[in-house]
Amino acid sequence: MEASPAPAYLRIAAALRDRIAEGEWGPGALLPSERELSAAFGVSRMTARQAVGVLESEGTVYRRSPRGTFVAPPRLAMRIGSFSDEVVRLGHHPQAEVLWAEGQVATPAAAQALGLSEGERVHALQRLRRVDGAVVAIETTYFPERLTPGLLEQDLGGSLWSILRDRYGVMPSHATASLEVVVLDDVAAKRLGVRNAAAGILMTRRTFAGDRCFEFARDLFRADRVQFEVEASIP
Amino acid sequence: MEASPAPAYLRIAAALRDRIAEGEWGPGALLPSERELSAAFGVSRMTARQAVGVLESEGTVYRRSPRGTFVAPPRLAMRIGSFSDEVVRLGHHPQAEVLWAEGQVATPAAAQALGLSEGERVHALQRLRRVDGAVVAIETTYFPERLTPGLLEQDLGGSLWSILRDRYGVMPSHATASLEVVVLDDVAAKRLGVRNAAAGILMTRRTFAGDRCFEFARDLFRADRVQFEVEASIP
DNA sequence: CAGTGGTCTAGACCACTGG
DNA sequence: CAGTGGTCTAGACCACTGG
Repeated sequence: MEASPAPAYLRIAAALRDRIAEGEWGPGALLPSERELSAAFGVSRMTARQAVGVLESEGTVYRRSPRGTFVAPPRLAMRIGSFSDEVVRLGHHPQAEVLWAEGQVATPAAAQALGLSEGERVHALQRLRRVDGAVVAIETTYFPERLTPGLLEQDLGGSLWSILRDRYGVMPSHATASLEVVVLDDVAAKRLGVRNAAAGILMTRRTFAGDRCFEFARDLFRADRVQFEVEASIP
Repeated sequence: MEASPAPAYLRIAAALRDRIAEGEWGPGALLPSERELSAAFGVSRMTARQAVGVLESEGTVYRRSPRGTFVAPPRLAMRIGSFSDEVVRLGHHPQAEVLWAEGQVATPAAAQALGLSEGERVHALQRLRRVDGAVVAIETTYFPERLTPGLLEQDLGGSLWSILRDRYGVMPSHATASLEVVVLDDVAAKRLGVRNAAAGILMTRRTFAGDRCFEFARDLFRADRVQFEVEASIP
């Protein structure tokens, strides 16, 4: 693999990566434009663009058309649990913005996860989750209606688990989750503020109070902004 | 986001994705070449190539130069634990190929994870992990030498945990792990058989027998071949 | 209104595979 | 040796932002 010299776009990507690692450009710094890079490295703009694309796909930089390309901040090391609590633990400021909230008949996936019979209803809501003002995740959550009467009249702009605990006496005890890397469609990419077809982490999650599953959720994270700390017991 | 018509490369990607989803092309099927696609859709080859790149980055297809582009198989839903056991549970055939194995002074990261003093030694090994013959992960593992005398003389081509259990009486009880999406460098990409700068999932892992951490590992997975099933208890 | 990234063209040459 | 994906060129026009 070291036999032939690396392609130009990889050499340029490595050169830029080094300068970022060395702190020459800190988080939020503006990189030279693709046209400037193509002149500086003596390649066409398409090749300079390919180099920046490598750094973008690894989360080192992000593009903001038509403003430029910027150095990305470091990732959040989150555990499975309350988004709000985790973000606070990491010393940042969490926010939630409700996109929609409604009662609906449980979808087959939600019904199965929550142990509901066919035709039973759920409270469903979707929220944008921000950290220090920037969108990091899109969260879609389902609760059994009969466990959470009047939930949609509450203030849903904060921690849902706090409402669950304080108003309904539901004490979360554990959670199970599935994590996978997905490609973001154009709607999700736009909401998360990343380019089309960027990588996302899809967490499909169930939260339990004792034996009872009371929450089913799909959380779609920006893959370049988070990492997950998990544990497992060995059977 | 639906205001303007989608760019050509996204429309072409969607068309190809649909035909794969409908089963017209099954796992392992050969897609039309980029030159054929550019003719069929009336775009330049660079645009057809961009469309195929979207499908590649989401793991729907993989490229094998100079043979062509193929439909990818479905992902493995793995839990944190023994690679061998998990792959068998999913109905597939696991293999391990030792790349290197040696005794060494513990690196600071390994020493800290394993609770060793400065200068203490570990058995370190790196293995390629295959599923049904195809490389899925590169596993780098560290064990305290004083817990595992003679380990490197064992057959390391199978389950390490079996050796630990049978020969050293170490019974794994639980594990902690950190999961993050990384970009693969050229060496890792070549070993995993994917393109440079493709996405990988880096699992940094510690395994315990009771209170004692006996294994520290970094497992680098192909992001397009696996997803992880995890659990958490809520504090 | 200068400058950005986003998209796209119509070519080129390369190493490599497999019949 | 035909055909593939990998890389690269030297342009073009676009929507959009922010001074």
